[in-house]
Amino acid sequence: MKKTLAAQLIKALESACAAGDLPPVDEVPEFVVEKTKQAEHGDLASNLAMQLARPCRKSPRQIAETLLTHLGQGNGLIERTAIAGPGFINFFLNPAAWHAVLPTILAQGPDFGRGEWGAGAKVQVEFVSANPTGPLHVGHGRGAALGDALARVLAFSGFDAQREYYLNDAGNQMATLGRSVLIRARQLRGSDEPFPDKHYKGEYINDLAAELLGTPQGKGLLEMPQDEAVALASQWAGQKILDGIKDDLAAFHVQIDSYFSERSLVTDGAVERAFAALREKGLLYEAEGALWFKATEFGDEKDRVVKRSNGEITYFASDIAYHLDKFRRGFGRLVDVWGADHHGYVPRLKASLAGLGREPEDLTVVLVQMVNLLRNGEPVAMSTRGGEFVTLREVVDEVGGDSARFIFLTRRSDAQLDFDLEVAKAQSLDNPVFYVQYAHTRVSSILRKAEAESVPLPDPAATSLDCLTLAPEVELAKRLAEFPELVEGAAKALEPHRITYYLHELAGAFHSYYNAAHVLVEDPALSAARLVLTQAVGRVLANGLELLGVSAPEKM
RNA sequence: GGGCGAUUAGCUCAGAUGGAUAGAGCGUUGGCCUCCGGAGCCAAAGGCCGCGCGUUCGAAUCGCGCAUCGCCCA
Repeated sequence: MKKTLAAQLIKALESACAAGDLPPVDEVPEFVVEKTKQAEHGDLASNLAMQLARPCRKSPRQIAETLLTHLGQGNGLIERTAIAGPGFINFFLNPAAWHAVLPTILAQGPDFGRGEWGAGAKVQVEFVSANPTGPLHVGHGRGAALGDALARVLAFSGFDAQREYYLNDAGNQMATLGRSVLIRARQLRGSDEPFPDKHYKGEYINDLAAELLGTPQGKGLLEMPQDEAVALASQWAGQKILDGIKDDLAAFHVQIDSYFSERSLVTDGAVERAFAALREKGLLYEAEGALWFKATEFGDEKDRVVKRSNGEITYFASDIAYHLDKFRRGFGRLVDVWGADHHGYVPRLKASLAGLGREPEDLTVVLVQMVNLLRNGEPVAMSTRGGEFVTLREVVDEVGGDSARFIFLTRRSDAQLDFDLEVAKAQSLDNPVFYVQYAHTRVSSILRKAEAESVPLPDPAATSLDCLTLAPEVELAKRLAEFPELVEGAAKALEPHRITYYLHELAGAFHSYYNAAHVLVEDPALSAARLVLTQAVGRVLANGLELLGVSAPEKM
């Protein structure tokens, strides 16, 4: 609709210039056709005349008048036009113009809103990527909900989207995990050695230690040399924890396509290849016994160490190799979902990719702010240091996956999020997910009622929709028509929360309509038309919820 | 001390590419069930969009400065 009108306006401009009514313009200026905020301003409005004011050196209102004399009738879509305010061109559309979308929605079904923007390009969304040193907590849950929704939205927009989890299975943290388990194991067997600082104190470490001691391989744990015992405990516990993480993600309905091992980067030489590529471009140098990358040449504030003087490679070095590998695997575009506390890390990674010839926009890092867990408005104590934290699993078990997901997606990702367990659990209007899902069940409920009363479901293409003249009916059709461009906008901006807000508004509009008018009425023609509208609302609610990974129940 | 992000109604937050009289939910106040699910709806009150300057036909939105808060780095 917007595109049609924009094209008509450009035609009108060309025609006006050709006729000499407006001075010729070199190029059409940027302008928009957008929905109005107020009904008096019509359905859609354009600022074209105002944008032309400067190049044409005429007043916007004058230009608008000229344009309108050259504007056609828009294939009967336009009921009337008006010039308003400083020079807006307002379009009042024939209500029927909006109804045309309803049969389309029902014909396309689950594909309504699907776009071609991605053109089949491979994009990878990497998210969660928590170290396998402990269970996922709520913060990871937010990252999981966001990453999964991003992948869904991108796939719906025409990308070949894949979900990946980067497994930090090398480095100090895994060794620390191994020591933590080992020491707990010794304590279980009577050792009174103190538990050291900066180790993992959670109760789950005790459980792992006890379990390991009971396995055949762990039997001799306490008799092994220290190094061997730490390695065994680290490897075994890491695997165990990862299995748990996978279970937790599955319970949260997050399906990761691939787990990528950091350790494999070293063992198969990817890190060395990355060093070679950087060295070839003259971007590495040695100083103070360490190996450095010239990050400052690409906008980072200082050069960065990639290999320490003791020969250990840094996380940064692994990350360079990792991202190179992603590109090597054919992903033209990368999305990384990171905790916001890592934001200082973004410039150096981008610098390394720039140094290797990639464009900055090939990688987008989406930062996720922390989650404040509340219960009845009171903060729930969470301290990772003390090893006491609320796990994702506990939250999902308590409030349900749908509720958790929806709430995680009710904020822009870079804003902190208050997550109140009692609100998330509430089956009331306090809880936005119930509000939206309830709208969907209402649709289903009406359809059940129709079936029970033997009212046939209409053929959308063969149903006259002209009788849908109530204001909320036109309003609903308008909102439904916006869905495809909303999805595209969410994909381009990598902002799934736009869908959350849209669904809340659509649900509200439907609830309002439901209270204002009955769908099933005496007049069969009106009933049929309203059933088409109702089904279309249900379809778009379901499609939108699907993009968030939230179910669209028929009964609640 | 540098860097990043924030600041919008009592509270929690939306406001892409600058547009007309600033938007939701919660909370508050007052209404609506003989009726397709009241888990809902309608209405009212509530705002110096942190402050100042600039850019322009026009700024919550863009730029600069300041204040406060959060995070990262030494």
